[in-house]
Amino acid sequence: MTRPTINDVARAAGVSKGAVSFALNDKPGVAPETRQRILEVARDLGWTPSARARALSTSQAFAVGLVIMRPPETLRSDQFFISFISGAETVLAEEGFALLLQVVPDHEREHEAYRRLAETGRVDGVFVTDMFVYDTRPALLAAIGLPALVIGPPQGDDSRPAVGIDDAPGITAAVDHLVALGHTRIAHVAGPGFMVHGRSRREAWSAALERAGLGEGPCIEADFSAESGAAATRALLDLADPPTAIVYANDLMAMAGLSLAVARGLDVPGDLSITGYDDTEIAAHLQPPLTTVTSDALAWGRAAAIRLLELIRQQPPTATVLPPAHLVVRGSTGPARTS
Amino acid sequence: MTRPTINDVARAAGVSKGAVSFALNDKPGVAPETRQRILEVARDLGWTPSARARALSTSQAFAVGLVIMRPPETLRSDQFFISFISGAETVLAEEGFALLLQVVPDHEREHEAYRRLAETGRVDGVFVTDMFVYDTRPALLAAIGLPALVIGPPQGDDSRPAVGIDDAPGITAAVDHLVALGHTRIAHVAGPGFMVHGRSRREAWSAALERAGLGEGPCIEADFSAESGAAATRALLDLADPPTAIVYANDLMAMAGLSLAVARGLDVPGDLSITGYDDTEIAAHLQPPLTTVTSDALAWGRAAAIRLLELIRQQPPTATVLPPAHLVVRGSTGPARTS
DNA sequence: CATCGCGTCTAAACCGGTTTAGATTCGCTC
DNA sequence: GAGCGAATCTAAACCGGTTTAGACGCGATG
Repeated sequence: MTRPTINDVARAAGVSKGAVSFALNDKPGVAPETRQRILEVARDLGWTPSARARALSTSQAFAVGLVIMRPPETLRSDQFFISFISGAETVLAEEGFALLLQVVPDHEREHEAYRRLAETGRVDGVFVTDMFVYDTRPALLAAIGLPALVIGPPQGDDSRPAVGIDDAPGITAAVDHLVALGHTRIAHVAGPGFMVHGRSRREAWSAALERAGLGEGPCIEADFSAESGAAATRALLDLADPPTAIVYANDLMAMAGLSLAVARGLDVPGDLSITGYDDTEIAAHLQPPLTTVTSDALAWGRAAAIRLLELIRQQPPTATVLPPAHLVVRGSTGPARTS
Repeated sequence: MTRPTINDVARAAGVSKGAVSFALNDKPGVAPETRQRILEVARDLGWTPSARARALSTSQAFAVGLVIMRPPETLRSDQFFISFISGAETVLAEEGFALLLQVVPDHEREHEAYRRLAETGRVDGVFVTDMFVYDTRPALLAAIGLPALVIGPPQGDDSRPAVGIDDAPGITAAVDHLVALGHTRIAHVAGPGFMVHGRSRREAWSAALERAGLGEGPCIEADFSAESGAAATRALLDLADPPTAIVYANDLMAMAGLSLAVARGLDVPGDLSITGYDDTEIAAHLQPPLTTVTSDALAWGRAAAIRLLELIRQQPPTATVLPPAHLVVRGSTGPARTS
């Protein structure tokens, strides 16, 4: 009842262990017909090489790690992760790699998690996600010597391996769209300034306003949570000169903002236009449907997995083109009221 | 620069490999002071036993698997998974177990995934989630001989290991709440009938109506997606005698239904009361805030991990009490209009 | 004093693969 | 027909732990 080992196959095929290993891995040194016979015997016996043994002898884990921090909701949407993982999986599975997932409550545990993954040799490389502007993880991982791939747009100032879809074009498109609709007071509800995708979205919003000749608009920094999105919206609407449009850094905050606006008797988009970011499943089914920015998380996951494997194998990067994030215009944005 | 091995520790401490192993694992046969010295040396050298070597020699993987299928949206909410995993992780990490995640597109790949996890010896056990009413996975896993724990309420008819929070009380509470508010036409937008958590919620709804002496109400089977929730709601509202309250099998469908009702000019809860299931983060921030059912996914994950480890170690189950799912009453439910 | 039993520790086998060094066979060349 | 190189295959080392069998020292016991 116990699974067959390479020894069983070797014995049954009348060859040595080594020969079986060679045959399996398409290595030279085995006659074609012998190889054929070995593979047949292996199939008949239902033999699959043990990942454990292979891991030990090759000093590789054939696995990569993904550690996601789950404290306050200051991170990417759950949907993003599931899609991203799904995409990464397609590549990893094909290459015989497994994905090891850890969810940790805070930064300290996150470091510890990375360290343990490396020390115990469970993974050959890791994804690093939800980057902070000053993030200590890349340095830690470099010190440990664990190949790491940053999930997110490459940062200008350093050359850490990164695969990401730039946030800017999506936000820029949203602002341009609102400008074209005649809005002049376009606010932003930002993610935390210490997070890369919080900051980059804010900068894109700011730059787009500048280009449109509108100067700086009101911006409130929130933390990507629904709660904070509602609070920020409340503050914006309470301004003496409230905005006619709000660009949110994610869908969750936008949805909370939309609900708050409606609760206050505002018409969306009549009185207030709203845009989100992420294109979560519910976005299209809200009332009004949410104008938002979508990016292909599946393709992103695939590209990231490919790059991480290259990193692990010390291969040169293959050029990958990820479809840029783009705006999906729905009902939550409309012409500015000509007051 | 290469990590120290047990041999390095043994040499540095002036003992044999075996002694180091004994000392590390608190096994008898090592004098207290020797043990002390060995552990000190190990700490000084920064040695952590290799999970790979340990896995091979003990014939254990020290890892468990979770395969989630991601075809149409007929499954649990993403938030549920992240919370569940987070809870499971706390237990697993403590016991030195890793979590291996696979996301597969269809049923066939799912079987294949389980089979490969087992064949390559990557995991010692797996979680089985999003159970179908007639599910082939438990049989497959039993045949493979891989310990498996079903995530969901134990099914009456068999005794497969399962850890779950019963859906019924939450749905029952929702119906009772609506009945108390004077509703008599209470509809249900169900999940797929072939899924356990689709069916059980429907049955709970049906039974609660029965108990209230209201007879069978209108029910439309959907697939947990926003799209299907909206369609089902449309069909219900188009009935000659439309319901005054709708119990949805999850939040996503409820949110889509809520939006659709609002779009048709209905007042919620004035004209229509709505309840969801899951208590997703946005639920509390909708307009009106969604009355829904919440269950502690974190505790569920912890309990499931504990039970799976017991299963793997062939230990008897410890009694676990999970907090039952309970209703969170918010603004989307109100008194029935006395027409 | 021989013997027993116990506590401590070592040497070596083992897990199941990969990989290297070397043996054997064969065809080919000179 | 000796010598050579290439192709094929085997034996054994190796990865880094765990675990078993047994060696050794020592106090207690008969």
